[in-house]
Amino acid sequence: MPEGHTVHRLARTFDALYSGQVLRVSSPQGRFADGAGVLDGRRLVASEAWGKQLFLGFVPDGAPADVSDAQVPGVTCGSDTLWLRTHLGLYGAWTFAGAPDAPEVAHAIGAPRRRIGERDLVPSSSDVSDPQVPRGTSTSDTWEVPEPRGQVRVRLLGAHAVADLTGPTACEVITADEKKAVEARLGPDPIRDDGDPADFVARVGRSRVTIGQQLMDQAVVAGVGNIYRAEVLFRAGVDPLRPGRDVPAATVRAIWDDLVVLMRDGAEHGAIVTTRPEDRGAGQAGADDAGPVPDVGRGRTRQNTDGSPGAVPSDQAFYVYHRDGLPCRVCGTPVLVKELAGRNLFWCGVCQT
DNA sequence: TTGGAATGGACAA
DNA sequence: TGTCCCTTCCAAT
Repeated sequence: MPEGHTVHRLARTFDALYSGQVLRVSSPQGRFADGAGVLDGRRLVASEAWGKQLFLGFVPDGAPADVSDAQVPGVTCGSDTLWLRTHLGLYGAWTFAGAPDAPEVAHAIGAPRRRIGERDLVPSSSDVSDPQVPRGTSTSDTWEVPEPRGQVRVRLLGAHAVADLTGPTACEVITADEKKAVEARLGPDPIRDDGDPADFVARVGRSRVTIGQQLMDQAVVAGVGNIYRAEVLFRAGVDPLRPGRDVPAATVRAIWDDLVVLMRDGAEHGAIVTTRPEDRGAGQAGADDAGPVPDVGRGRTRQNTDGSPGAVPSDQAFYVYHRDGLPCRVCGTPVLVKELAGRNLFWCGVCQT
């Protein structure tokens, strides 16, 4: 998936697209027909991420849309607030399309696959700045809403945009209390302002489970996935197989601080980049002797980038993730890979001790 | 046409 | 620990 930075980006996208609007909610695929029926015609008043969980808050149309209260984390919304909780899992993705006047947003956010519908953001009229359509007045009557493509579990249709969810691991309507219960099971989120490093440090320090596994445990820290796990441990110089309790607290705290920087940057730019400029491209350790970097046939990692010029190429974005067999960017030794708890773990046996 | 892979996680034993 | 689920894309048949 889509690690936590992606979900925060989604929350911002939904806020920009739909906040305060009454939405049409449907389930083209049919598997979420009941939930869609419950939410259809309600007003979106909150869009919040915690780790990899996305929560969209809906109130009945006509109820006071107390957006400010609803968006404060931890504040209990009115009893008539219902939340759409979604989790993308390994394959899930949101795909967006919008009217010419829609706020500029991402096209598709989610699983590492081709961005279906990317071009759909361009209005079918191909006239982006049609002066006949005053900004802010467009409705679904004035633009062409694309047909759902693939197995669309839920579709959210607003005044000037549509969002389709495919392949989620979770998609359900819950109450405010149930939302709290979900959040209670999650560890602190480095992207959230309320993320508490002390929780993370304490939890890691009292377990002999390896630090590599603990970083993937959403109850220890929310939002970290396989890429951030591998990369942050490399940057800290910590062996993923070390028991958490054997990693000095100061080092664990430094890992948290690094996650805050890396993940917030990821949420901002839509791509995970962990390499420092001096460690990218030619001139890195091992490059001279190794000649051209061998193509091992992997690493086709795609990111949900914002496509901005000057973006770091995906093959230079990581130190160790999906780089097994390639020379470490710092010391030149081949990067290692091993399956740990069902997931591939990548690390440098020399730089990480 | 098939099957492996992908940045996850819930659940049972 | 193993099994299953969610869906799509692309390399290999």
